Amino acid sequence: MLRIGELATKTGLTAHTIRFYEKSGLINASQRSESGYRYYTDTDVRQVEFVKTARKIGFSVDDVSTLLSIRVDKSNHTCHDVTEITQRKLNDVNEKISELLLMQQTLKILLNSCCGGPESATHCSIMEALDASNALKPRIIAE
Amino acid sequence: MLRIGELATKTGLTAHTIRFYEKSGLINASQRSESGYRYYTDTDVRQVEFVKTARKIGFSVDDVSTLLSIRVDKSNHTCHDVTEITQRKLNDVNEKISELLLMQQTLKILLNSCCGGPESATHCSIMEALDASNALKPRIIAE
DNA sequence: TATAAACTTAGAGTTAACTCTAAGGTCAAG
DNA sequence: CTTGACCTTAGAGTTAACTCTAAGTTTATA
Repeated sequence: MLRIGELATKTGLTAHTIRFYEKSGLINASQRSESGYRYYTDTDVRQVEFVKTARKIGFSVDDVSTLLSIRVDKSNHTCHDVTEITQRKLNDVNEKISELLLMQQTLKILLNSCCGGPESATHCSIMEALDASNALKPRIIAE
Repeated sequence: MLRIGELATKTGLTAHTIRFYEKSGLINASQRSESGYRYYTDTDVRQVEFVKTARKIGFSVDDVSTLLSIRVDKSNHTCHDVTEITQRKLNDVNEKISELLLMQQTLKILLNSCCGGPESATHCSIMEALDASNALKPRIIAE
């Protein structure tokens, strides 16, 4: 049986975060001492690690909550239930990647267009591009 | 001279957002009527569009503030000043992309490992992977 | 027994960039 | 002169996921 600080050390979370997860309904200490101290079993540790793993993959706390409710009652859920959450998350991630790739491309174009030297910014092509307000136009880049 | 609502329509921002940008120090109406209405000139419009463009590229409001201070005093700034901000932003974006690609890869592996069908989740390989807590181990994927 | 480390709770603070609300003033049209 | 659209301000709310604080209690150690 671990106390919250020990669990924190073991999982690499903070005690604060563990309490926050508890408040969010993700985890619960199997036992409390008379004085109210939380005590965690091996099963609890595994659940916290599940949460940590899922969070690291990118699932929201809300997603993790759903995944946990499946986890405790697997036989009443299907693989489809699980892949649906996963697919939705993948779609989110794909969308964010697309946005970031667009930014990346634009930033690269801007950087390539500017000398970056100690010259006065009076004719800086980055500033000009931002002013032209067509800096976002899709372009074909010759690599 | 445009009133804030007209400027909003013209730029695709909301009047709220324009006021927020003003409070953030990004823009200012060139004139106010006696009763306090903001009136914007063409120069103002260009500045708002500069802000919008920069924000869309991914620069933070803070970055935009810096870029604007360069913009109004180009001769006292260098191309290096501008590329530095741009490069920093690009580094941020690159880092975020890396994180997201890692998530994407993991999510894809998870999805590939699971049938996604109406079968009970009792032996769902996604759930097992999350439980195994090695779902995050780097792997080589055969495409 | 004294002290320090670890624990408890409720609740506030953080971050970024808006977004919205309340309560009221202004202006053009009919 | 009334109605409705538009404007003003200050300030609160939103979102996500923590992160921290304050004030007090418990436990282990010397």
